[in-house]
Amino acid sequence: MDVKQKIIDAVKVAAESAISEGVLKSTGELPEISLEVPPKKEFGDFSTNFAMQTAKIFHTAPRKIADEIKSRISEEWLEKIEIAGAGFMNFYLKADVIYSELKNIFDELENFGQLPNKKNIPIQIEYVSANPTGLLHVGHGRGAAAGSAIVNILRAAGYNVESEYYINDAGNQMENLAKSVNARYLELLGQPVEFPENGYHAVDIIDTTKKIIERDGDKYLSLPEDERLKVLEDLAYADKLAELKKDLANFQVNFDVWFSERKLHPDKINDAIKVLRERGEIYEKDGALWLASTKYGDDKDRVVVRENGVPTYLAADIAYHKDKFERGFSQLINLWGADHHGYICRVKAAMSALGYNADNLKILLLQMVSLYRGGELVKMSKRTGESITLRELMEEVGTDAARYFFLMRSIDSQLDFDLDLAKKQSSENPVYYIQYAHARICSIFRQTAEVGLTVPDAPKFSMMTTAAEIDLINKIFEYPDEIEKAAAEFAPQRIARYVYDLAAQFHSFYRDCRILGVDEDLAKARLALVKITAHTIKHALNLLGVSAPTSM
RNA sequence: GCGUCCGUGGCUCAGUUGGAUAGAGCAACGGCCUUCUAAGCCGUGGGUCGCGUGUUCGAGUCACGCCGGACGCACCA
Repeated sequence: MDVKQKIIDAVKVAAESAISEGVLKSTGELPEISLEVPPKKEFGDFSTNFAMQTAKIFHTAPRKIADEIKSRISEEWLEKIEIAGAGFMNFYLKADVIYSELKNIFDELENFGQLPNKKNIPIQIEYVSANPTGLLHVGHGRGAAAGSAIVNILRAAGYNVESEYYINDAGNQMENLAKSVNARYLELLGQPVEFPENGYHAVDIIDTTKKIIERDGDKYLSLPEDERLKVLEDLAYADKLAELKKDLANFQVNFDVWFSERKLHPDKINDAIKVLRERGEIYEKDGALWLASTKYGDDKDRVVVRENGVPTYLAADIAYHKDKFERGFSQLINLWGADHHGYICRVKAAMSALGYNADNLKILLLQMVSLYRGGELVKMSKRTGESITLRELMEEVGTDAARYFFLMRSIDSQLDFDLDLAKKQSSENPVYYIQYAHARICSIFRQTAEVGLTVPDAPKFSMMTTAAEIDLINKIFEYPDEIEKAAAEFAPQRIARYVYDLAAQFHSFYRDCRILGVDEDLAKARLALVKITAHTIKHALNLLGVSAPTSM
């Protein structure tokens, strides 16, 4: 809010003048003034702990400092300043400030929730990046929900963000995919077959194979084994990738760039290794090439090219991240499953070895998901005997509930996902609770339209004085700040909680403040507030990738 | 053994880069529909913030050490 900055400035000016008058003697640099919304209404609209933080610098008791600052602030939009507790300064705004702030939001409602562009800093975020050898499971689902929400939040906060999916389509797993499909192909066509040792057994491989047979029949039977493997690899890969994209799109997840690992082979990998070698970061031992990653804090050095000349996964990853930096991003973010945390150190070490600032590569870890049904841990799908897929989850609980449940917890916390709760269409289910608030508002607009009541250009906001109205208004004011913090902390759960609280505030308002049947000006002011509320709920839900239904 | 994350009412979790009397939801109990969706609202009870030491005017939050849980520790990806 504008007011927030005005208060900060006023405190700063007051402190400086107290210093120049010699009343306060500074023995160090003043800290940044932080202004927060106090935990209780009685503590005013905003408060700062500035006096407590500067007690040491001024060699003065906090309450005395607060007193001196307070006596030097006289803004006509301030109702009063109170000094409380150990030295908190609580600011109380005059009522009309709230209404003019609300008017500002109302006048540019379409932009409310979109913060001004931050200069520079192009950010790239890579997430999901599951191998194209099977279906996405619930763990990928959490990553997909978190990654896409973080992208949305960063954009709302004004950052320039590009999202990317890294397709691991160049390693052993592709060979295994080909061998697995080949085995199923022969099997389905009645040929004797031995299933490959490291093959993929999941039923989706059979589905993929059946699709190939439906379209092309047995025409690949006559090919020599190695040629058939090659053909089937391409066909299976295309199918798996298409399925992946389909599931993600259904889950409200879209990527700007799909980056194939094959693009790194062999030139970009060779180039990266060449650079490392020139920088003296690579040595040869036992016929393999090693990266001296211990120099940068890794536990041990890592092989980048095997004895047989084939680069390791790490080599590709080094080339990949080098490529990202070369594309001009100044901040890279990777969202990985927590089971990959042991990998962080070596990748960062490699970036340092290449001469990049490893701090510009931020790796977020996502903790594991456990599904519960009827209070029991669900490990495997009843239908397939394999781990539960994202597709099955979407079918069972719906996209909105699945996304919200994935996002309502911090990414650092292991998630217990209650399937029964996610399916419930009642107040116990937070998703429905929030969506219901939006649907209720839409219903109000349908009702008011019937009697010809519409939102005016200049609502008389100052007519709204009850606690329920003021609380709702103040909750709306918090939204931009909440986006800023969620972006800074990569914390979608902040938005999930905020929109829940906003819905709760609206439900209370709905109970206390009728629109039909009250004074017309008041009704119109309330209708305008309700419009702002609907916009904010919908905007926040959009950030989470959850829909805002107009009726339920 | 080493590393990462977690430990907050019966259950699932928030807790604003250290701040005021630790908050929600579920579960339990008691109220509220002749008026815009009761998928809602209002109220009551329930806590040694895993344990200990330290830093600080102030610690759920920071540091160190334990205890407990999850996940990792490849010339796999």
